[in-house]
Amino acid sequence: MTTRARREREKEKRRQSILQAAHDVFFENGFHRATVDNVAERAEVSKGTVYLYFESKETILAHLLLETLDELIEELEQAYVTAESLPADEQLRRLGRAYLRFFKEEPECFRLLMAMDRGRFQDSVTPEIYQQVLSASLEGLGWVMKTIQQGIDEEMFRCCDVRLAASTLWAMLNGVLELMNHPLRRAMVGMEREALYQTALETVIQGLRSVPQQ
Amino acid sequence: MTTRARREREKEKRRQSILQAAHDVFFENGFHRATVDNVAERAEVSKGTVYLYFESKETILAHLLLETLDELIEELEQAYVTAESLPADEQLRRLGRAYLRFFKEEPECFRLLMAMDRGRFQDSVTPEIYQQVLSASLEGLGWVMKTIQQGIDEEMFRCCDVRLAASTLWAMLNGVLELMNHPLRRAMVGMEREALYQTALETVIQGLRSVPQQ
DNA sequence: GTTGTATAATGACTACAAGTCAGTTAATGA
DNA sequence: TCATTAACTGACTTGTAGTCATTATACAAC
Repeated sequence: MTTRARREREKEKRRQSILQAAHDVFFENGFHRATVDNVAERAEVSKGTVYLYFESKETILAHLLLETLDELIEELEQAYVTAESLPADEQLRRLGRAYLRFFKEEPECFRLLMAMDRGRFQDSVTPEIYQQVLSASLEGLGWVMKTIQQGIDEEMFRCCDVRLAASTLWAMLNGVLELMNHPLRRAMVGMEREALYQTALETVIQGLRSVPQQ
Repeated sequence: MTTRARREREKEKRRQSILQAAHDVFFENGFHRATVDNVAERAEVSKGTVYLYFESKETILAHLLLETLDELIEELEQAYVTAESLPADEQLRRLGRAYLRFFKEEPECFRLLMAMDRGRFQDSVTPEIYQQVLSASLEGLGWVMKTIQQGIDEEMFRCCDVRLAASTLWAMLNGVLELMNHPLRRAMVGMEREALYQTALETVIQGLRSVPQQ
């Protein structure tokens, strides 16, 4: 009986079409301005159907973010693989630039990712999905750790705790991206986006060379 | 006629008592869970009165944040002044630790400050207050710039653009604080708060020593 | 005191959006 | 053709930000 399988497929298709509609609607005017009714209308279903497939507005967003994160991880892997034979500092630059490139194309996505830990998000999403988004983020961190480890082996980097160093780098680049993403704050600081990011990346790389971590 | 003046004072007093009530209510269970009715009840006034003094829930928050930022700036100034005769790297450490100390006492405040640029905040607050909060943030940056400039004069730091370096440091520390503030993310990274921050600070300081900024 | 006026305060009300659920429609298989 | 199940619907409930016509209060003038 193949009916069952076809039904499954159709359900998945509808799910995807709701996700697609949500993507359009959320990213057109921002998540908080979009309503679930908008999403339903765009997907040409009723609101009830949307809630049949997703348990809350925030859950829809979480699934969108998960998909985007998967793409990001692929980009990072790509960057790592193509730079594997280069010295570690150059590898880190490539990874860092890939990270920047990605979020330059999806700035709204970065904002939402950063906002995920706040406010109503934690209340409206099951811990499982929340966890999933986080572990996806950490998969990306894996590539940074690999690179830094390589740098230590090459005796280019002096830090002794790879995970600590990678987390620091990651957190710091996020901080810069956040500043960059924020038009007013950036205007007050008065810096070009690229310059800020470039400096941050270079500073950390230099720092890794010379810090005998505590 | 001194009546006018007394009335002014009484108005200001009420305003302050609403702010105080809002502080308690917002920080007890988080901003988004608190309702304006809660604030009104705590301040022993009606909701209408709250809206007589503040134009939106977000505006109340903005004023609270402004007050907190003033305290932070004072702490930073304090740290700067007491460390003025030390070498620049040690000064930066002091500033960085003061920043950490402050937000360790007011973690919710940091979260809200970071969340300010997002979602409904920008829609619900007049550009003036928004601007005010941002310029307060930048006042703090001033002390970092002073310190870095001193480091350049002492030929300890090699960066050539003070503002760029200070902004980078600031953004990076924010990124780390954000990570630290986020229990799940921190758990996945698996690091102690202090270690992460310490490493970040040290890495950047070392980076400033050796980067001939592009 | 009494009264007129301005200022402050109120809380019932509106608007809006998330989320629910009893009821309808459609597909499938006997 | 009918029974059963699965998919879908949209009117409704709930919760909360923000409004505004009405009421209370303080005070100055007489």
